[in-house]
Formats: sequence, structure tokens, C-alpha cells
Amino acid sequence: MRVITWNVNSFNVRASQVERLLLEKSPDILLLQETKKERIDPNLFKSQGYVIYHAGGKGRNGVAIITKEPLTEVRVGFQGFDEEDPQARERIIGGRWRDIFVFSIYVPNGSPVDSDYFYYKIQFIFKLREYLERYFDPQDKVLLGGDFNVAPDPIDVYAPVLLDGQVCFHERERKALKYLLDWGLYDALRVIHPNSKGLYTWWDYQFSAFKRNLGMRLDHIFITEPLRKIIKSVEIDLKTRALPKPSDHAPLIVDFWD
DNA sequence: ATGACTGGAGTTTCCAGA
Repeated sequence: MRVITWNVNSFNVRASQVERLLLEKSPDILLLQETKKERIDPNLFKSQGYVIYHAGGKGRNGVAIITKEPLTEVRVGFQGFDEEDPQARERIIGGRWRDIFVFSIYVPNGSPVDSDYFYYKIQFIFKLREYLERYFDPQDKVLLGGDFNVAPDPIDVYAPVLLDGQVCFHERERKALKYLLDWGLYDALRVIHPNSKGLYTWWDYQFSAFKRNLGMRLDHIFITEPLRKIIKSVEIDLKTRALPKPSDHAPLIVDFWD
């Protein structure tokens, strides 16, 4: 089984790159973030053998799950848990794929540090844990993929001293993310590459950041123990980030033994 | 030189992204 997560930074602009990814990598599940669309035709990639589940809004946010096999129990936002959250319906979509519950998640950016929006980001991550606590057990097969907008550790950013305290690498964000993982989640990339440096999924469009590998690891696939045991390989798809008109994020690919 | 990039909304400039 192959799962890919990718922040596309506009589905409209990246639609042909999404199609290319489906054809070249043939994922069973593709999780997208920042579609920046209100609606996507569920059958857009029908001829490639895929169906699209999407939850979005006008111009911002937007998450999707693209699968070969249909999902059941599709959930949008903090359904049944916090219906009031103003943005969650554009930031979380989940559903059951075989015996695995998969989510595509776009955590708020939270800039600037210490703003109301920063605390909304921290709260959003806390709420994710409470949501998992309510509906799942760490022994269930659960996969959370997406743009979490937090680099977990110093080896996940190009300049840990310079970036310390800045958005996406602030101590409070990292503690919140750790609290989420402490429920019973493993960071798929670190299961396979526990100490590798320079592995990033986001690079600024400016400063020739990609060419110089000045990046951060903000996109993650988090899994529970039963899935950790069957991880086969993890790869960051730099080739897609190097295409003309790229997203500022690269796809993260995780393969599991069948 | 304190800049630099991209996308969307909806106007010709602003906001958000990270």
C-alpha cells in the first residue's frame, strides 16, 4: 500500500502535476492540502481510476483524499466533536479505507507568533488529540497525513538557532505536536530515517531556497503502532518540487508492506 | 539596496502563506 501527502498550494494551478503524480507513483491514497477551491469534481480523475473526496472553501485552505477504492464513513472537520470551529471544515477530511482510518489535515499556519491566530493553531493541534482520544484507540489502524506546519526537531530545519521561536519552529508549537504524537502516533519518516539531516518538505519560493536546500520538514505522515510495524519505505519526492511552476511543498511518499 | 516568490480575490493592490 502506498500513501502520499502533498500540499499543492492551489489545485487549479497544480492539477496537471496531481495527475502526473497519480500516473507515475500510483498511490492507493493521495492526501492533498491547500486546494484553495470550494468544489472539485469527484470524478475528475475517473479515467485514471481515482475518486476525489474534497472539503474546501473559497480561495483558501481545502483538503482532499484521492483514492482508487472508495472510502466509507467520510468525516469533515471535527465532526460530532466541535462543529463550531470556523475553519476545521476546510482543514480536516477523513474516511475509512479498508481497515485503516485516514485523514488529510491542514494545520493553520499561525503567523505571526503570539497572535490570536497563533493560539488558534496550538488549540487546533490540541483538539486533534482530543478528537483521536474520543473516536479511536492507539491500537486501531489510524493514519494522519498532511501539512502540520510544525517542524518537530532541530534536525528538521535548515537553521535551528536562527529559526528558534519563529512560526513553524516555536517551542510551543513543537510541544503541542509532541502532545499529539504522545497519544500513540509515530512519525513515519523518522521510523525509517531516525537521524538523517537535510530532509525537508517545504522550501520558500524566495532566495533560491530549494536549490540551496534551505527548507523545513512541515509535512508528515503519522501512524499508530499497527501501521508502524508494516512500514516499508519513506521518500520525499524532490522531482515534483523541481518541476516548473511547483508548489512550495514536496510530496511525502510512504510505502507499507501489504 | 533590508529587496527577493506565489496564488486568490477582485480590482490595478492587498492579504496570506511559512
